[in-house]
Amino acid sequence: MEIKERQLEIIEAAGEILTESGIAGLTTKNLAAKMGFAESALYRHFKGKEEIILTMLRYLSTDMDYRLTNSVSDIDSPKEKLIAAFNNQFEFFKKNPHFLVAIFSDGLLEESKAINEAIMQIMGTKRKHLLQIIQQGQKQKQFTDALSADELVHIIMGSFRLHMLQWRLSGFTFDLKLKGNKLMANLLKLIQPHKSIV
Amino acid sequence: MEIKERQLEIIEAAGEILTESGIAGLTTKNLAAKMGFAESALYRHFKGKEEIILTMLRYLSTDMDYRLTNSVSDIDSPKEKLIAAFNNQFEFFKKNPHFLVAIFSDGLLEESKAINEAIMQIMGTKRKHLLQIIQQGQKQKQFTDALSADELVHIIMGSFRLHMLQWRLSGFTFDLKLKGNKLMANLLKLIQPHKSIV
DNA sequence: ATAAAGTGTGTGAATATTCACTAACCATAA
DNA sequence: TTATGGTTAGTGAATATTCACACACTTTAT
Repeated sequence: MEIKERQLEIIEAAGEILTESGIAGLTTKNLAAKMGFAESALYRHFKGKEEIILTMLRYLSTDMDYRLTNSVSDIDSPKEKLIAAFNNQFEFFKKNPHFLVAIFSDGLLEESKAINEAIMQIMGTKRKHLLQIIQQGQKQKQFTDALSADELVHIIMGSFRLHMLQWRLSGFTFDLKLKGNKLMANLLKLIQPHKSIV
Repeated sequence: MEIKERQLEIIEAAGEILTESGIAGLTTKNLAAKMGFAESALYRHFKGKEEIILTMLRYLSTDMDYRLTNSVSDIDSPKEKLIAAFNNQFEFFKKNPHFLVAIFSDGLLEESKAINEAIMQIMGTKRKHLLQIIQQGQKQKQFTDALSADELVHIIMGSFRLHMLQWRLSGFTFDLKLKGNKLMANLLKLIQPHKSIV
Protein backbone atom coordinates (compact mmCIF):
# COMPACT_ATOMS: atom_id res chain seq x y z
CA MET A 1 0.00 0.00 0.00
CA GLU A 2 2.26 2.75 -1.17
CA ILE A 3 1.09 6.32 -1.18
CA LYS A 4 2.16 8.39 -4.12
CA GLU A 5 3.38 11.94 -3.86
CA ARG A 6 0.24 13.47 -5.31
CA GLN A 7 -1.96 11.29 -3.16
CA LEU A 8 -0.18 12.55 -0.09
CA GLU A 9 -0.77 16.11 -1.18
CA ILE A 10 -4.44 15.35 -1.56
CA ILE A 11 -4.89 13.74 1.82
CA GLU A 12 -3.05 16.64 3.37
CA ALA A 13 -5.45 19.03 1.69
CA ALA A 14 -8.29 16.87 2.96
CA GLY A 15 -6.89 17.18 6.45
CA GLU A 16 -6.76 20.93 6.20
CA ILE A 17 -10.38 21.04 5.15
CA LEU A 18 -11.35 18.85 8.07
CA THR A 19 -9.68 21.26 10.45
CA GLU A 20 -11.24 24.30 8.88
CA SER A 21 -14.75 23.13 8.33
CA GLY A 22 -15.21 19.66 9.74
CA ILE A 23 -16.33 16.48 8.12
CA ALA A 24 -19.31 18.16 6.48
CA GLY A 25 -16.95 20.47 4.65
CA LEU A 26 -14.97 17.64 3.16
CA THR A 27 -16.65 17.48 -0.24
CA THR A 28 -15.11 16.63 -3.55
CA LYS A 29 -15.82 20.18 -4.64
CA ASN A 30 -13.97 21.76 -1.73
CA LEU A 31 -11.15 19.29 -1.95
CA ALA A 32 -10.62 19.90 -5.64
CA ALA A 33 -10.75 23.66 -5.07
CA LYS A 34 -8.08 23.41 -2.40
CA MET A 35 -5.94 21.36 -4.75
CA GLY A 36 -6.49 23.87 -7.51
CA PHE A 37 -7.91 21.46 -10.04
CA ALA A 38 -11.26 20.13 -11.19
CA GLU A 39 -13.27 17.66 -9.17
CA SER A 40 -12.82 15.00 -11.75
CA ALA A 41 -9.07 15.07 -11.32
CA LEU A 42 -9.53 13.54 -7.88
CA TYR A 43 -10.57 10.33 -9.56
CA ARG A 44 -7.24 10.10 -11.31
CA HIS A 45 -5.68 9.47 -7.92
CA PHE A 46 -8.36 7.73 -5.93
CA LYS A 47 -11.21 5.40 -6.65
CA GLY A 48 -13.59 7.58 -4.70
CA LYS A 49 -14.06 9.70 -1.67
CA GLU A 50 -14.07 6.79 0.73
CA GLU A 51 -10.67 5.74 -0.52
CA ILE A 52 -9.37 9.22 0.14
CA ILE A 53 -10.51 9.12 3.75
CA LEU A 54 -9.30 5.57 4.21
CA THR A 55 -5.87 6.37 2.82
CA MET A 56 -5.64 9.32 5.14
CA LEU A 57 -6.55 7.28 8.19
CA ARG A 58 -4.23 4.42 7.30
CA TYR A 59 -1.37 6.78 6.66
CA LEU A 60 -2.01 8.34 10.02
CA SER A 61 -2.04 4.97 11.74
CA THR A 62 1.20 3.80 10.19
CA ASP A 63 2.87 7.08 10.84
CA MET A 64 1.78 7.13 14.46
CA ASP A 65 3.06 3.62 15.00
CA TYR A 66 6.40 4.58 13.56
CA ARG A 67 6.64 7.80 15.52
CA LEU A 68 5.69 6.22 18.83
CA THR A 69 8.23 3.47 18.36
CA ASN A 70 11.01 5.88 17.55
CA SER A 71 10.25 8.46 20.18
CA VAL A 72 10.81 6.04 23.06
CA SER A 73 13.39 3.68 21.58
CA ASP A 74 16.44 5.24 23.21
CA ILE A 75 14.87 5.89 26.59
CA ASP A 76 15.10 3.49 29.50
CA SER A 77 12.85 4.82 32.23
CA PRO A 78 9.18 4.00 31.66
CA LYS A 79 8.24 7.30 33.23
CA GLU A 80 10.40 9.13 30.73
CA LYS A 81 9.06 6.97 27.95
CA LEU A 82 5.52 7.93 28.82
CA ILE A 83 6.41 11.59 28.78
CA ALA A 84 8.26 11.25 25.49
CA ALA A 85 5.41 9.39 23.86
CA PHE A 86 2.91 12.01 24.87
CA ASN A 87 5.12 14.86 23.82
CA ASN A 88 5.56 13.22 20.50
CA GLN A 89 1.80 13.08 20.10
CA PHE A 90 1.35 16.65 21.17
CA GLU A 91 3.94 17.87 18.73
CA PHE A 92 2.41 15.95 15.90
CA PHE A 93 -1.06 17.29 16.49
CA LYS A 94 0.20 20.76 17.06
CA LYS A 95 1.74 20.59 13.63
CA ASN A 96 -1.18 18.73 12.06
CA PRO A 97 -4.27 19.69 13.99
CA HIS A 98 -6.42 18.52 11.12
CA PHE A 99 -5.68 14.92 11.88
CA LEU A 100 -7.38 15.31 15.23
CA VAL A 101 -10.56 14.17 13.56
CA ALA A 102 -9.11 10.74 13.48
CA ILE A 103 -9.07 10.70 17.23
CA PHE A 104 -12.42 12.27 17.76
CA SER A 105 -14.40 10.61 15.11
CA ASP A 106 -16.39 9.09 17.93
CA GLY A 107 -19.49 10.75 16.64
CA LEU A 108 -18.99 10.17 12.99
CA LEU A 109 -19.30 6.46 13.28
CA GLU A 110 -21.28 6.77 10.11
CA GLU A 111 -19.29 6.57 6.96
CA SER A 112 -18.45 2.98 6.28
CA LYS A 113 -17.29 -0.18 7.92
CA ALA A 114 -13.82 0.20 6.47
CA ILE A 115 -13.46 3.70 7.84
CA ASN A 116 -14.70 2.54 11.18
CA GLU A 117 -12.07 -0.15 11.28
CA ALA A 118 -9.34 2.27 10.33
CA ILE A 119 -10.31 4.44 13.25
CA MET A 120 -10.25 1.50 15.64
CA GLN A 121 -6.85 0.63 14.28
CA ILE A 122 -5.52 4.02 15.29
CA MET A 123 -6.85 3.64 18.80
CA GLY A 124 -5.40 0.17 18.96
CA THR A 125 -1.97 1.35 17.92
CA LYS A 126 -1.94 3.96 20.61
CA ARG A 127 -3.11 1.49 23.23
CA LYS A 128 -0.47 -1.04 22.20
CA HIS A 129 2.36 1.39 22.79
CA LEU A 130 1.02 2.65 26.10
CA LEU A 131 0.44 -0.86 27.35
CA GLN A 132 4.03 -1.81 26.71
CA ILE A 133 5.32 1.19 28.60
CA ILE A 134 2.99 0.70 31.53
CA GLN A 135 3.81 -2.98 31.87
CA GLN A 136 7.49 -2.25 31.91
CA GLY A 137 6.92 0.47 34.48
CA GLN A 138 4.98 -1.85 36.71
CA LYS A 139 7.72 -4.44 36.55
CA GLN A 140 10.22 -1.82 37.59
CA LYS A 141 7.94 -0.62 40.41
CA GLN A 142 7.69 2.84 38.92
CA PHE A 143 3.93 2.53 38.54
CA THR A 144 1.37 1.13 40.93
CA ASP A 145 0.18 -2.40 40.42
CA ALA A 146 -3.01 -1.82 42.35
CA LEU A 147 -4.56 -1.67 38.89
CA SER A 148 -3.80 -3.85 35.91
CA ALA A 149 -1.80 -2.33 33.09
CA ASP A 150 -4.92 -2.43 30.94
CA GLU A 151 -6.87 -0.46 33.47
CA LEU A 152 -4.16 2.13 33.85
CA VAL A 153 -3.95 2.54 30.11
CA HIS A 154 -7.68 3.11 29.94
CA ILE A 155 -7.49 5.97 32.39
CA ILE A 156 -4.48 7.52 30.72
CA MET A 157 -5.98 7.26 27.26
CA GLY A 158 -9.29 8.65 28.41
CA SER A 159 -7.64 11.67 29.99
CA PHE A 160 -5.52 12.21 26.93
CA ARG A 161 -8.49 12.07 24.60
CA LEU A 162 -10.46 14.54 26.66
CA HIS A 163 -7.48 16.84 26.68
CA MET A 164 -7.34 16.79 22.91
CA LEU A 165 -11.06 17.27 22.59
CA GLN A 166 -10.97 20.36 24.76
CA TRP A 167 -8.15 21.73 22.72
CA ARG A 168 -10.23 21.35 19.62
CA LEU A 169 -13.37 22.75 21.19
CA SER A 170 -11.36 25.76 22.33
CA GLY A 171 -10.46 26.43 18.74
CA PHE A 172 -6.84 25.35 19.30
CA THR A 173 -6.29 28.38 21.49
CA PHE A 174 -4.40 27.05 24.49
CA ASP A 175 -0.95 25.50 24.43
CA LEU A 176 -1.55 21.81 23.87
CA LYS A 177 1.90 20.75 24.96
CA LEU A 178 2.13 22.92 28.04
CA LYS A 179 -1.23 21.90 29.41
CA GLY A 180 -0.59 18.36 28.26
CA ASN A 181 2.58 18.11 30.26
CA LYS A 182 0.72 19.28 33.30
CA LEU A 183 -1.81 16.53 32.71
CA MET A 184 0.97 14.00 32.29
CA ALA A 185 2.53 15.10 35.58
CA ASN A 186 -0.82 14.70 37.27
CA LEU A 187 -1.29 11.25 35.87
CA LEU A 188 2.19 10.26 36.97
CA LYS A 189 1.39 11.38 40.49
CA LEU A 190 -1.72 9.24 40.53
CA ILE A 191 -0.18 6.10 39.15
CA GLN A 192 2.87 6.17 41.39
CA PRO A 193 3.17 3.13 43.62
CA HIS A 194 1.57 4.25 46.84
CA LYS A 195 0.08 3.22 50.13
CA SER A 196 -3.29 4.38 51.24
CA ILE A 197 -3.03 6.76 54.18
CA VAL A 198 -6.05 5.38 55.94
CA MET B 1 -39.32 25.77 26.59
CA GLU B 2 -41.81 23.02 26.96
CA ILE B 3 -41.44 19.85 24.99
CA LYS B 4 -44.62 18.28 23.74
CA GLU B 5 -45.32 14.59 23.75
CA ARG B 6 -44.94 14.17 20.02
CA GLN B 7 -41.78 16.24 19.99
CA LEU B 8 -40.28 13.94 22.57
CA GLU B 9 -41.12 10.95 20.41
CA ILE B 10 -39.38 12.62 17.51
CA ILE B 11 -36.20 13.47 19.35
CA GLU B 12 -36.11 9.92 20.67
CA ALA B 13 -36.37 8.62 17.14
CA ALA B 14 -33.62 11.04 16.16
CA GLY B 15 -31.44 9.62 18.94
CA GLU B 16 -32.03 6.10 17.71
CA ILE B 17 -30.98 7.05 14.22
CA LEU B 18 -27.85 8.75 15.49
CA THR B 19 -26.92 5.62 17.38
CA GLU B 20 -27.60 3.34 14.46
CA SER B 21 -26.08 5.30 11.64
CA GLY B 22 -24.37 8.39 12.93
CA ILE B 23 -24.89 11.99 12.09
CA ALA B 24 -24.94 11.36 8.36
CA GLY B 25 -27.90 9.06 8.83
CA LEU B 26 -29.96 11.67 10.57
CA THR B 27 -31.88 13.00 7.59
CA THR B 28 -35.42 14.26 7.47
CA LYS B 29 -36.27 11.32 5.26
CA ASN B 30 -34.94 8.72 7.72
CA LEU B 31 -36.44 10.46 10.67
CA ALA B 32 -39.87 10.64 9.09
CA ALA B 33 -39.62 7.00 8.10
CA LYS B 34 -38.77 6.00 11.66
CA MET B 35 -41.74 8.02 12.87
CA GLY B 36 -43.97 6.40 10.29
CA PHE B 37 -45.13 9.56 8.61
CA ALA B 38 -44.18 11.83 5.72
CA GLU B 39 -41.22 14.17 5.83
CA SER B 40 -43.41 17.21 5.75
CA ALA B 41 -45.08 16.17 8.99
CA LEU B 42 -41.85 16.92 10.82
CA TYR B 43 -42.40 20.56 10.12
CA ARG B 44 -45.66 20.48 12.00
CA HIS B 45 -43.60 19.93 15.15
CA PHE B 46 -40.32 21.67 14.55
CA LYS B 47 -39.21 24.68 12.62
CA GLY B 48 -36.41 22.75 10.99
CA LYS B 49 -33.76 20.12 11.46
CA GLU B 50 -31.53 22.30 13.58
CA GLU B 51 -34.36 22.84 16.03
CA ILE B 52 -34.81 19.10 16.33
CA ILE B 53 -31.18 18.55 17.25
CA LEU B 54 -31.15 21.54 19.57
CA THR B 55 -34.26 20.40 21.36
CA MET B 56 -32.75 16.97 21.80
CA LEU B 57 -29.51 18.31 23.25
CA ARG B 58 -31.24 20.76 25.55
CA TYR B 59 -33.60 18.11 26.78
CA LEU B 60 -30.65 15.89 27.57
CA SER B 61 -28.84 18.65 29.39
CA THR B 62 -31.81 19.54 31.56
CA ASP B 63 -32.61 15.94 32.26
CA MET B 64 -29.05 15.11 33.19
CA ASP B 65 -28.84 18.06 35.50
CA TYR B 66 -32.02 16.98 37.24
CA ARG B 67 -31.00 13.33 37.51
CA LEU B 68 -27.53 14.05 38.82
CA THR B 69 -28.89 16.40 41.45
CA ASN B 70 -31.45 13.91 42.65
CA SER B 71 -29.28 10.84 42.61
CA VAL B 72 -26.83 12.22 45.18
CA SER B 73 -29.08 14.46 47.24
CA ASP B 74 -29.62 12.07 50.12
CA ILE B 75 -26.09 10.72 50.31
CA ASP B 76 -23.42 12.11 52.57
CA SER B 77 -20.15 10.41 51.70
CA PRO B 78 -18.51 11.93 48.61
CA LYS B 79 -17.23 8.51 47.68
CA GLU B 80 -20.75 7.15 47.73
CA LYS B 81 -21.98 10.21 45.87
CA LEU B 82 -19.50 9.60 43.10
CA ILE B 83 -20.59 6.02 42.80
CA ALA B 84 -24.25 6.98 42.83
CA ALA B 85 -23.79 9.66 40.20
CA PHE B 86 -22.02 7.27 37.89
CA ASN B 87 -24.54 4.52 38.43
CA ASN B 88 -27.28 6.94 37.62
CA GLN B 89 -25.57 7.76 34.34
CA PHE B 90 -24.99 4.12 33.53
CA GLU B 91 -28.60 3.24 34.18
CA PHE B 92 -29.86 6.08 32.07
CA PHE B 93 -27.71 5.19 29.08
CA LYS B 94 -28.44 1.51 29.47
CA LYS B 95 -32.10 2.36 29.19
CA ASN B 96 -31.61 5.03 26.52
CA PRO B 97 -28.53 4.05 24.57
CA HIS B 98 -29.58 6.23 21.67
CA PHE B 99 -28.96 9.31 23.76
CA LEU B 100 -25.28 8.45 23.93
CA VAL B 101 -24.95 11.13 21.30
CA ALA B 102 -24.93 13.55 24.17
CA ILE B 103 -21.53 12.24 25.06
CA PHE B 104 -20.13 11.83 21.62
CA SER B 105 -21.69 14.74 19.91
CA ASP B 106 -18.29 15.89 18.77
CA GLY B 107 -19.37 14.97 15.31
CA LEU B 108 -22.26 17.38 15.40
CA LEU B 109 -19.70 20.05 16.01
CA GLU B 110 -19.85 21.63 12.62
CA GLU B 111 -23.52 22.18 12.21
CA SER B 112 -24.21 25.43 13.96
CA LYS B 113 -23.10 27.68 16.74
CA ALA B 114 -26.23 26.95 18.75
CA ILE B 115 -25.62 23.21 18.57
CA ASN B 116 -22.04 23.68 19.59
CA GLU B 117 -23.11 25.62 22.64
CA ALA B 118 -25.67 23.02 23.58
CA ILE B 119 -22.97 20.37 23.49
CA MET B 120 -20.67 22.42 25.68
CA GLN B 121 -23.56 22.92 28.04
CA ILE B 122 -23.94 19.18 28.53
CA MET B 123 -20.26 18.72 29.28
CA GLY B 124 -20.42 21.68 31.62
CA THR B 125 -23.34 20.23 33.52
CA LYS B 126 -21.57 16.98 34.07
CA ARG B 127 -18.38 18.74 35.13
CA LYS B 128 -20.26 20.98 37.54
CA HIS B 129 -21.71 18.03 39.44
CA LEU B 130 -18.46 16.12 39.58
CA LEU B 131 -16.55 19.15 40.71
CA GLN B 132 -18.86 19.65 43.65
CA ILE B 133 -18.49 16.07 44.77
CA ILE B 134 -14.73 16.05 44.39
CA GLN B 135 -14.28 19.29 46.28
CA GLN B 136 -16.36 18.00 49.14
CA GLY B 137 -14.38 14.78 49.12
CA GLN B 138 -11.10 16.64 49.26
CA LYS B 139 -12.28 18.70 52.20
CA GLN B 140 -13.20 15.50 54.01
CA LYS B 141 -9.84 13.93 53.14
CA GLN B 142 -11.50 11.14 51.21
CA PHE B 143 -9.73 12.14 48.01
CA THR B 144 -6.16 13.19 47.44
CA ASP B 145 -5.35 16.87 47.23
CA ALA B 146 -2.14 16.25 45.37
CA LEU B 147 -4.17 17.37 42.36
CA SER B 148 -6.72 20.16 42.18
CA ALA B 149 -10.38 19.23 42.03
CA ASP B 150 -10.47 20.42 38.44
CA GLU B 151 -7.64 18.15 37.50
CA LEU B 152 -9.20 15.16 39.18
CA VAL B 153 -12.49 15.83 37.43
CA HIS B 154 -10.70 15.93 34.10
CA ILE B 155 -9.24 12.49 34.61
CA ILE B 156 -12.49 11.04 35.86
CA MET B 157 -14.51 12.51 33.03
CA GLY B 158 -12.02 11.37 30.45
CA SER B 159 -12.08 7.81 31.72
CA PHE B 160 -15.84 7.85 31.83
CA ARG B 161 -16.17 9.10 28.28
CA LEU B 162 -13.79 6.48 26.95
CA HIS B 163 -15.73 3.83 28.80
CA MET B 164 -18.94 4.91 27.11
CA LEU B 165 -17.27 5.12 23.74
CA GLN B 166 -16.00 1.57 24.01
CA TRP B 167 -19.42 0.39 25.00
CA ARG B 168 -20.82 1.93 21.89
CA LEU B 169 -18.05 0.68 19.63
CA SER B 170 -18.60 -2.80 21.01
CA GLY B 171 -22.20 -2.62 19.87
CA PHE B 172 -23.47 -2.41 23.45
CA THR B 173 -22.38 -5.94 24.11
CA PHE B 174 -20.73 -5.77 27.50
CA ASP B 175 -22.43 -4.79 30.74
CA LEU B 176 -21.99 -1.05 30.99
CA LYS B 177 -22.76 -0.88 34.67
CA LEU B 178 -20.68 -3.83 35.75
CA LYS B 179 -17.58 -2.73 33.90
CA GLY B 180 -18.35 0.84 34.84
CA ASN B 181 -18.32 0.02 38.53
CA LYS B 182 -15.00 -1.66 38.11
CA LEU B 183 -13.68 1.51 36.49
CA MET B 184 -15.13 3.58 39.29
CA ALA B 185 -13.43 1.36 41.87
CA ASN B 186 -10.16 1.79 40.01
CA LEU B 187 -10.52 5.53 39.92
CA LEU B 188 -11.32 5.59 43.64
CA LYS B 189 -8.16 3.62 44.33
CA LEU B 190 -6.11 6.14 42.39
CA ILE B 191 -7.59 9.26 43.90
CA GLN B 192 -7.39 8.06 47.46
CA PRO B 193 -5.23 10.22 49.65
CA HIS B 194 -1.87 8.51 49.58
CA LYS B 195 1.81 8.80 50.25
CA SER B 196 4.35 7.89 47.70
CA ILE B 197 6.24 4.75 48.67
CA VAL B 198 9.55 6.02 47.41
C1' DA C 1 16.04 9.83 -35.79
C1' DT C 2 11.50 9.62 -35.73
C1' DA C 3 6.98 7.78 -35.64
C1' DA C 4 3.82 5.20 -32.73
C1' DA C 5 1.97 3.88 -28.66
C1' DG C 6 1.29 4.37 -23.96
C1' DT C 7 0.97 6.89 -19.46
C1' DG C 8 -0.19 10.46 -16.21
C1' DT C 9 -2.88 14.24 -15.19
C1' DG C 10 -5.77 17.55 -16.24
C1' DT C 11 -10.66 19.71 -18.22
C1' DG C 12 -15.79 20.76 -18.66
C1' DA C 13 -20.18 18.94 -19.02
C1' DA C 14 -23.60 15.76 -17.56
C1' DT C 15 -25.33 12.18 -14.52
C1' DA C 16 -28.53 10.31 -10.84
C1' DT C 17 -29.29 10.85 -6.15
C1' DT C 18 -30.07 13.03 -1.87
C1' DC C 19 -30.72 16.93 0.86
C1' DA C 20 -33.80 20.26 3.77
C1' DC C 21 -37.75 22.44 3.04
C1' DT C 22 -42.50 24.22 1.12
C1' DA C 23 -47.19 24.65 -0.85
C1' DA C 24 -51.73 23.11 -1.26
C1' DC C 25 -54.93 20.11 0.26
C1' DC C 26 -57.60 16.85 3.69
C1' DA C 27 -59.38 14.54 7.95
C1' DT C 28 -60.65 14.78 12.60
C1' DA C 29 -61.74 16.41 17.12
C1' DA C 30 -62.56 20.33 20.33
C1' DT D 1 -65.25 26.73 12.80
C1' DT D 2 -60.90 26.27 13.59
C1' DA D 3 -56.62 24.48 15.20
C1' DT D 4 -53.98 20.23 14.82
C1' DG D 5 -51.53 16.86 12.40
C1' DG D 6 -51.35 14.50 8.67
C1' DT D 7 -50.98 13.79 3.11
C1' DT D 8 -48.93 14.22 -1.95
C1' DA D 9 -46.13 16.37 -4.85
C1' DG D 10 -43.17 19.25 -5.65
C1' DT D 11 -38.71 22.86 -5.21
C1' DG D 12 -33.67 24.30 -5.87
C1' DA D 13 -29.30 23.30 -4.26
C1' DA D 14 -25.64 20.21 -3.34
C1' DT D 15 -23.70 15.78 -3.59
C1' DA D 16 -20.29 12.04 -5.56
C1' DT D 17 -19.31 10.11 -9.69
C1' DT D 18 -18.68 9.30 -14.81
C1' DC D 19 -17.86 10.65 -19.37
C1' DA D 20 -15.29 11.96 -23.61
C1' DC D 21 -11.61 14.51 -24.57
C1' DA D 22 -6.79 17.01 -24.48
C1' DC D 23 -2.14 17.80 -23.71
C1' DA D 24 2.63 16.77 -22.32
C1' DC D 25 5.90 13.18 -21.38
C1' DT D 26 8.25 8.77 -21.97
C1' DT D 27 9.01 4.39 -23.96
C1' DT D 28 9.32 1.42 -27.75
C1' DA D 29 9.67 -0.04 -32.70
C1' DT D 30 11.15 0.86 -37.04
